[in-house]
Amino acid sequence: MSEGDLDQALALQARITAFVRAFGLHQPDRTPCGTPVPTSEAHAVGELDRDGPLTQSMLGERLRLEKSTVSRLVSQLTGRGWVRRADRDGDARLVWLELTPDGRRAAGELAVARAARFAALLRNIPAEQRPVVIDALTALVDAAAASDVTGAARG
Amino acid sequence: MSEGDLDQALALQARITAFVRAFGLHQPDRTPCGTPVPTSEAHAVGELDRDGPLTQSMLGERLRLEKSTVSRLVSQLTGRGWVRRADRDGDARLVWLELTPDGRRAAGELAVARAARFAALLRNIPAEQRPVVIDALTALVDAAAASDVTGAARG
DNA sequence: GATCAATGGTTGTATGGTCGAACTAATTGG
DNA sequence: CCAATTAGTTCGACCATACAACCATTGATC
Repeated sequence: MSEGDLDQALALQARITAFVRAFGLHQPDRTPCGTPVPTSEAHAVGELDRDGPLTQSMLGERLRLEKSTVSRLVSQLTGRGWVRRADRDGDARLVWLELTPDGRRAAGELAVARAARFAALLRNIPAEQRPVVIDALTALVDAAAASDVTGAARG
Repeated sequence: MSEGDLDQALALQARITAFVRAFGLHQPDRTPCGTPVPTSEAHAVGELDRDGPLTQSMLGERLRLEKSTVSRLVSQLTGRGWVRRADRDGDARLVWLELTPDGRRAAGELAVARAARFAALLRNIPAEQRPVVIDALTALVDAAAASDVTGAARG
């Protein structure tokens, strides 16, 4: 690896660190979008809203969370009345999760808040640079997934 | 805001969400770089290593953390023997923080691990795209800072 | 100079988050 | 029919954060 590569790695690190802080990704009890909903719950509801009924392990895979964590998360969501644990014909071990009407409403509101937050973010990026930023993030995500040692092995 | 803008906001949201998950930013007790050091401690040590002695409030400002959180964080670090609370001439309210020799060593090791992790990330991005990605992240960080409502007002 | 507001930190309390290990129940394969 | 696997639950340990109440110091005002 050359000097330039190291410089790039350091630059990348600084940017990502800065972004995490600036975007408020540290607050567990609020989404960065300002909604007073715990982040993890927002993520879970979002997945369920987008991709219909899921089992807990499917959800855990998407969120990259351990099954015990998912179990608790789901309990919180059912307690909130947003998610229902529905039994289905077939494998009786599986717990199928689906949003309740309340959950769908909440998911919608969260989506709106999120869109507003990201729209605000976009407004602060020069218009001509926006597609570039999005493409760059795509590359970054792919790279993260490809270079992920810990996450894939865990769980 | 046009339709295209909304699409872009959604795309941006999806990418960032995906990155947070893929990069393992959810683990509080490990850095995403694989070191068994709590993330917040790693951040604090990094700041102190880079920018010399800091007061607690200065550190909190950089990390975007509330003063009580910083106080506890610093206690952990002193307990670990990485940070020293040094008194200095001048304002007696201020607590100046500096790394111990052990702390400097730890900071170095963390920096190495971090660099390795980010280098791995970079390797999975086509070489010609790397500068673009870094520039894009810069724009993103600036935008996040500019569009930050919650963070600036908090604390 | 005495008083009182502002500033920097600490401690207490309440949430929220994550994992790994031990355990149960259901399924699948020999 | 029993063993290994798979899906989830519960428990324990740890980490992260904020807000409020409190203390000490400082600095400004009178």
